[in-house]
Amino acid sequence: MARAVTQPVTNGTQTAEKAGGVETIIRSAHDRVVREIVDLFVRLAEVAGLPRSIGELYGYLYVADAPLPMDVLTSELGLSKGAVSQGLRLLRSFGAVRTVYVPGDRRDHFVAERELKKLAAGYLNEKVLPHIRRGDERLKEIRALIAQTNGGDRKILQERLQRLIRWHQRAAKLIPLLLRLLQQ
Amino acid sequence: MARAVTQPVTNGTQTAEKAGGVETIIRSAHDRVVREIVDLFVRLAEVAGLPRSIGELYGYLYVADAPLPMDVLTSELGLSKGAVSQGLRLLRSFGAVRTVYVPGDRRDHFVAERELKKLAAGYLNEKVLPHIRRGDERLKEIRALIAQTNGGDRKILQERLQRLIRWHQRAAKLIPLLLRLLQQ
DNA sequence: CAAGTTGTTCATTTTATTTTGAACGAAGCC
DNA sequence: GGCTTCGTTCAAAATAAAATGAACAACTTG
Repeated sequence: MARAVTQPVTNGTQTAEKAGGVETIIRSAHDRVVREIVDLFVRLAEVAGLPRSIGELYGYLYVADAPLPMDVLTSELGLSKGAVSQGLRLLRSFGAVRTVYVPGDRRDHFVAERELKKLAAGYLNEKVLPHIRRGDERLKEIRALIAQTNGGDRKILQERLQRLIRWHQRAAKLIPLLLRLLQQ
Repeated sequence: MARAVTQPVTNGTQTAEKAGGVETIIRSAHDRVVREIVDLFVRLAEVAGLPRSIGELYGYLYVADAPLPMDVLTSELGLSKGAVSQGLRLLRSFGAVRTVYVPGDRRDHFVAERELKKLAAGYLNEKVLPHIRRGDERLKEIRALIAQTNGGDRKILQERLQRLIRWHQRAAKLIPLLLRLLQQ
C-alpha cells in the first residue's frame, strides 16, 4: 500500500480522497497549515542556533498524526538521506524525537516528543549544561593565571573575574529553576 | 603619547615598564589572562549565535580598565575597521557597550556594560522578544488556515496548534520572569 | 547465500555568514 | 579652503556551516 507523496502527514482519515475540485482545495489548505507549522519550527531552530533542516524535521513530525519512517521525511521535505539521518540523530540526542516500533515494518519510525517540558529539558541538558560546566573549569584556570600577575593589574583582573564568577553562578542556578518552571 | 601595542588593556598603572627579565614574564601573565577572558567571551558568543568578533570585542572591553577607542580594538584584536565598527554597533544595540566622552580626544571611546542584568535585559529585549511577538502573529494566521480545513484533519491540527499556543504563552511569561530574576 | 532494504558515514559541493578593505562623508584643525 | 582624522558602508573575498550523494555496513528475506 504505497502512500501518496502529497499526503503523508495525515494518513488515518483520508475522506477527501475522491477526485479534483473541492477535495483539492481542502487538501491544499491542510498542506498550507503543515507548511506554516514547519516554517514556525524552522524559525525556532534558527533562534536556537540549529540548522534549518532540524526545524523542518521536527516541525513535520510535530504535526504528523502517526510515526513516520525516514524515507517519508526525505521525500516530503526534499532533504537528502544523509541530512535526515544526521538530523534525526541530533533530535534524538536531546529527546525531541524518539523511535517507535511499527509491527510488520522493518523501518524505524519516528515521533516528535511534543511536550515542551521534555524537549526543553533535553535541550538544556545537552546543549546548555556542558557549556556551563566547561565555563567553571575555565574560570578556575583564569584564577590561577591571575595569581601569577603582579600589583596594579591584579586588582582589576580579580574584580573582573569575581564578576564573571557571579554571572556563572547565576546561570548555573537558573537551569534547574527553568526546568522546574517548565515541569508543570 | 603613543600607546605600546602590547599593553593597551591596562594603561593606568604601568609599573612593570622597565626592561626585559621579570617584567616581561609579568606582562605576559597579564596578557594570558586577557586572552583567556576574551576566549571565554568568544565561546559565549558562539553559544548565543553571534559572530566570534563580537565575543572578542566585548571580552576585550570587559577586562579593560579604561574606555578604549576603536583603533586600539582594531590593532589589539587584529580585526578590520569595518568589523570593529559593525561589531560595536551590534553591541551597542543591545546595551552591552556604550560610548564615553574622553576630554581632549576626538575619538569615540567604548566601555563594556559589565552588569549582567543590563546585558541580559538588552539581549532579551532585542534578540528574543521580537521572535516571540512574531510567533504570536504566525499562530493567529495558522488558526485561520485551520478553519479552512475539514473533518478528520482539523481535529489533529487544532490539537497541535493548541499545544503550540501553550508553549508560546509559557515562553512569553518566562521573559519578564527572567528579567526579574536577573534584576537583583 | 544472493538480492534487496535500511540506515550511517564522510568527502565533496553548495550555501550562508563573517570579515576585509577601499571608497566615502562628516567633522575638526591649521 | 585644503589636509587629516574618524567612523560608516558595502561589494568582494574568505571562512564556516550545512546538505548532498555515493560508498558502505548491517540486516532481512526468500
